[in-house]
Amino acid sequence: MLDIKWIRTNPQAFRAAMVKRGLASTEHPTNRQILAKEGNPDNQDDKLKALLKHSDEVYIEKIQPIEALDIKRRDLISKTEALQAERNTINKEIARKKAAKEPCEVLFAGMKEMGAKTKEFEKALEAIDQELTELLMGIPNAPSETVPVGSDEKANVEAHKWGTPREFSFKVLDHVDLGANLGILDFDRAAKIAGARFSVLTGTGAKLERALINFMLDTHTNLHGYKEVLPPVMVNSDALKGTGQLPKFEEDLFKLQGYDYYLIPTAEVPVTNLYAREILKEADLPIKHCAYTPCFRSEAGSYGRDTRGLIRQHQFDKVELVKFAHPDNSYEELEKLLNDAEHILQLLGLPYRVVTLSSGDMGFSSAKTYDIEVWLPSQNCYREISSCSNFEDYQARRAQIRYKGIDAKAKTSLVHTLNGSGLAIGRTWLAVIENYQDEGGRIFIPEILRPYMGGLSHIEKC
RNA sequence: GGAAAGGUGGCCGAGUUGGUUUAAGGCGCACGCCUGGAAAGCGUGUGUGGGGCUCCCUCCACCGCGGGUUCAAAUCCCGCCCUUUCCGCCA
Repeated sequence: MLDIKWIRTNPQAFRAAMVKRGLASTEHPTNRQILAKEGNPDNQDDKLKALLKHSDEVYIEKIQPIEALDIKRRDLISKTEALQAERNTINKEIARKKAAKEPCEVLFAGMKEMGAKTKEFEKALEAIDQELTELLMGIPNAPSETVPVGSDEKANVEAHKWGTPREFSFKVLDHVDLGANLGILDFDRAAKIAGARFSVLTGTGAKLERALINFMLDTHTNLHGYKEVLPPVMVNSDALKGTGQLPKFEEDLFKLQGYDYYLIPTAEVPVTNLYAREILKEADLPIKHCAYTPCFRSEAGSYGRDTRGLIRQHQFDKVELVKFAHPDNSYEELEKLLNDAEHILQLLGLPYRVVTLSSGDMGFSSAKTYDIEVWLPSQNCYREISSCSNFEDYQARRAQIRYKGIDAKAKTSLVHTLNGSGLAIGRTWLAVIENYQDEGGRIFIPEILRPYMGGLSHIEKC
């Protein structure tokens, strides 16, 4: 959630941010006129940039009601508080007279009405507050200065690359075929017991999954200084509101029937909310956590996409990195977090690239996001394996995660929250399988994983 | 699932015959004095959110959450949530 005070005092910056996010419709008459002035660009990104040039005049549907409600709200607060102050004064007078055993019944007159009126105002205020919060919850985070402006993933910018995709002298198989041939990955039986978008790992396949989890956790705790947590994989709706999955994205989640419990879509939710409604010590920042959990996603709206294999599952394992940082250095912490996630792929020897997401491709709550994409020989392209974001104070405001210096006069401020996959286990599993296959369909196990695999050097048919 | 006890500021803790307590006191912490330095001691300050104003200041709300009674609720009544303990069930 964005700060209403910031919106009030920085209307230009707010409008520009919303334009970058694609909230200014290119179809609205006002915006059409602006586009006409700029020579009617036909490319989506150019349209967006044209509107951005005129962000002060651009029509943005969601902004006006927020500004109006803010004014209404503050007006009502003044009225309510004036009334309460008056009531308090008379109340003190009654108490004083009563103590002095003077008659005070005259003062009772009108008090009941004032009480009723106050209550009425309070109810109205509550309604406005709720409406305003709802509107603000529907507003995405403002993109950071360094985020490329664009309307979708085509505007993403490659930041850097690591490693060289291996040249294969034979026809590569994808992980589905490799896994089936080796007897370590079974989609048919998974469909029988659960359905589509589930998988069963067996034998060394299951062991590889476990090895990857332990290897990643050990690396992050021992080398990168993260503290491990093992949180619940079910959370309540408050937690999901805190990190921004609710109220807007309920259809992406699995909800337990008859309970206010949801299966977590990522460990980001329980781990970020660990410190909800807490005030942390400034000196303790940054707080760094890593967590292994299974993750559950309904994948509503992705029918037909990535139906083959492990890429997009209803349930998958992930090791997540979460940071609570001081606002002054949260972007340095984002770079470090990205490095920590990249380090895993380097240790595994898997080629990858890092992409800075454009303003139109970023997640709702994020201010800046890097995606790490690992090389998949079977698809002959890079595919997302990690997403590392700085949410600035957007989640912290929702979840009320704050910090304070030790000095008595120190002010309480919101922390910046960050997180990133470090990494998605299932996608790492398939990247290992595909990148390290040989002509006979065996899988070479990277040196770093062997201690976790009982010294095994290859996965062979079992 | 059943029973009991409890929930007050960073922590402890007073306040339950409703009314200058519209949150005492202590600890901790910060700053200052004292000291060769430190401890002790003394002094000052120290909850959160919001409105006005932004130099100061001032007002309002908040005693687990929500509702009710009343001129007036931390205090009385009702409902709910959470914690702890015991019983039952259970990996």
